[in-house]
Amino acid sequence: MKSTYDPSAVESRWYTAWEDAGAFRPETNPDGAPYSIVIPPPNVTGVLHMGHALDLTIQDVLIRRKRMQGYRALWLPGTDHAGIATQNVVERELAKEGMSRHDLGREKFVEQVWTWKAKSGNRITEQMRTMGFSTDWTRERFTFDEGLSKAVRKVFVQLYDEGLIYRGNRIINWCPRCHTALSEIEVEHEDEAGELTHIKYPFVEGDGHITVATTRPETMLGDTAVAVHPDDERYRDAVGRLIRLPLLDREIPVVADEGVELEFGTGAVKVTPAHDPLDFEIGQRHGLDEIQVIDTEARITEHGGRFAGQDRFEAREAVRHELKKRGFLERIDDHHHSVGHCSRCGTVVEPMLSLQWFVKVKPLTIPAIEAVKDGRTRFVPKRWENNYFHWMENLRDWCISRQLWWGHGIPAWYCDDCDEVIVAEDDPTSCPSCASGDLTRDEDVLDTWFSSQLWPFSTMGWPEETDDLATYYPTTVLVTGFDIIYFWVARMMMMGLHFTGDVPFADVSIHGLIRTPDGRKMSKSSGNALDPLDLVERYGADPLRLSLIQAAAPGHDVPYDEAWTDAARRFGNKVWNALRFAVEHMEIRDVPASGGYPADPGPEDAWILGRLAEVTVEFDRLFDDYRFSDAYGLLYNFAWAEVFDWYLELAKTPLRDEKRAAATRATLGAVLRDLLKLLHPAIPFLTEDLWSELGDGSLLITTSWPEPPAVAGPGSMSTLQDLIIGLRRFRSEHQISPKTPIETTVSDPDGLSEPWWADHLSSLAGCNVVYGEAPDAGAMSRVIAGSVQAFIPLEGLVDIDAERTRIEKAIADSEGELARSHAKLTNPNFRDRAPAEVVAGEEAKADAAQQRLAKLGAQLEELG
RNA sequence: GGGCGUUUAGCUCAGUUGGGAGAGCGCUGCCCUUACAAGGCAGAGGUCGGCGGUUCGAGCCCGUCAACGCCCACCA
Repeated sequence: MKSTYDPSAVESRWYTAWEDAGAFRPETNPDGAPYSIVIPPPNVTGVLHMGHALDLTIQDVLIRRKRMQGYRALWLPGTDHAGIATQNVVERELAKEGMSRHDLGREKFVEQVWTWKAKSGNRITEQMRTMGFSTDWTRERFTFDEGLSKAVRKVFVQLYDEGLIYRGNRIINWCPRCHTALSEIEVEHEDEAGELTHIKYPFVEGDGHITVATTRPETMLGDTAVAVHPDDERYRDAVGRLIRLPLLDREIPVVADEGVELEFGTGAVKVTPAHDPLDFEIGQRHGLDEIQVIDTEARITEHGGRFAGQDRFEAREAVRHELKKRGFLERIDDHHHSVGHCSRCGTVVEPMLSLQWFVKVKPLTIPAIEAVKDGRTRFVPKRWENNYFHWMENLRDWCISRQLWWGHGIPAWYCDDCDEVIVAEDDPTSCPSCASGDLTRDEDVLDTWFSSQLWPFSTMGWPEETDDLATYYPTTVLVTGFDIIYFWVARMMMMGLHFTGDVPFADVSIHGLIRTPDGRKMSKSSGNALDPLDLVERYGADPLRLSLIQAAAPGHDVPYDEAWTDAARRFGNKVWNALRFAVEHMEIRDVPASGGYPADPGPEDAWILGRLAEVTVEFDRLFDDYRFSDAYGLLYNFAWAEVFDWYLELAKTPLRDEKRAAATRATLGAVLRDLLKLLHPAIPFLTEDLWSELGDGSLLITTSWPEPPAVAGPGSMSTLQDLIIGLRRFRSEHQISPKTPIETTVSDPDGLSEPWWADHLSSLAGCNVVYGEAPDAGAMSRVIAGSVQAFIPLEGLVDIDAERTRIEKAIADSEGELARSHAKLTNPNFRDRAPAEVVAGEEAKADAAQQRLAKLGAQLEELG
């Protein structure tokens, strides 16, 4: 073995070996209980970012452990066709050649997208391999592949037949740049500084006017009413009168509607039914005209009179200018309000009346809410359930049609003759109503999330009743960031319950977002995004994985700092060298794949085996609660501080003693082996590589998860450790060179010590030890560990003043400790109400401090 | 306008049944000790945001205030 760990060398070796062995397939454990995860499918044209790296590492860690525990563990991979995102990418490519999709035509363009997908679609899956993710590639799916498309179509048709999908004229969010409708959640609202323009709307008859306030003066061109609240005294007499709309001179009524806020603005609102959701509702209630004054390019339509053809923002200024000129402008106030932007391209969206397809979600939300309320699906951490409920309860109908070319076509046909609408799984050939008319297929495609929401069961073969569906659905856990609870998790719940009668997953493990070290959002656009593949190159995939898993406290954002990955790399080096140590001191091939704990362990062995047992149990407990960062933090510290720093050093002595070496070799081998197993889910490449040094040529990935060894008990090890630490500190404080042996007499009235201590005190603290009472040889320093004292002659070794300072400090510490204990113990309430073991513990503490003080006092006296 | 989160060592963060404050990085001193200098040993550093309450006992539970952040909302 080389003396240093080289991640890139290690990581190039194992992925194909695992895959060739079929280790990623659940069939590797044919008799195990099912355990399943479906990957949140990344965009097919995307590249792996830090968020994926975190999300997928968590899933891989879960799957690898379950696989080792013997479960039939399925991790199903795949990608999302990502309608609007992918189309945008390809359109940008075309734009470089000075072309638009319309130059190609729909068919050619879609072909082009498929070509692009074939070219770049494997990129992210290749990157997943680099990261070591053990997904079952034989089951890889794509939201646009044949089976999933069939599922989409069946779902659409059934929902339509059930009246849960309908087509209607509604206000939708339109992106003038992407040229498509968007759903509510594809719109990002941002608070912006704007202006509230107050406009005088004069009555047709008589004097006077009503002042309305608007942030979008250009929409006045489409006004068909002014609305006031029915209880508003100010406008009591105005209701029913007619207004002459400025600039256009259209006569519009004043209506009373409860949707108007009394307090806001002037209490009177201009009503533009074709360009505002609230106005649309008011318009419906009062039978108002809906005049579209802004078109799909965000330009003023011919209904806008002299403003026709102007861009909406240009028109805003022009309208305002004209109003002012004609004396209708009252005033303009500064006003902060939120403005909707397209989440894909950032363009300000235009609310607009449009004929689109919608899902009627209310009936679907009820069982989805119920399933979380009664615990069939559980969020971790639980507080995310509140967000889920809140969103579900306030959900409005979901606009699912998109005016794009890349996506699942809507299975609807319109008869040219009789206006019949046909929605069917199989393409119809003739109109069932009139049988004569030609059929024209709806040109729109479905929102990408319409197919993603079926993912947990469509990937398993639904609507066919496949073995996979029966075995792995519902899935065990969904791992995802809180940012797509609304987009995806909630919808999967609705669809899973509606179409399979069962929840799509039992647990939802929520993690946070990766942030920069200073807590900002990592994003490509702000140029602060780290590339996980670059980090893999510089530190290794295993170190990146370990650092992410350690940093990810459940449900919290992760400010990522490369220093963590660097630390994880050094940890890998430490593990590497620990195994190298074992290789040099024993026949490593003799280590069995499990068991092999010595029947007659030495005291050092018994101690570390006891600790291993405790850590194994605790690790499993934390892990099962999805507390990965705690679990791996525990393991990291156990491995480094206890196994490497203590046990390996302690083992050196018995390894030199042929009588004791056998038990220590067995322990060393077993402990390192179990450590490799426990670490494997987080750092699979390194542990697999080291595993190949020992054992029988089997793969670690499919070996068994460790059972905690039967506890042998800690013995006197902790007292010895305290003594060694005390002696090292003594040496450090008195600046005694490590090369200078310290002659010391160990006094042990309670018989805690053992003969074998002497070797360790020699090798680990540089002390030559004799056992006995304090020697009568002048002033002595003392190092105290419980009732054990190590006496060290002052003469020639220690500066008396320094020693006095050291003792005085120790006395001060002990006195403080004693005072705190004393205060508790003299409180009668404490004795009465605290549990007996807490009181006993406090008494023991006070006792120990007292004893220690007595010894320290005696020594101070000796110093004179 | 609602809801949620955060506030703990110089920095970034852990700390889930309330019972003696932790990690990584950084810092100080010593050491190339035959697994590892990508290392070892020893150490410094915290009124756990403020105030109040519950409790024998609070970083942890309750109330309140403050700062920062996020999400949701038909703020014309």
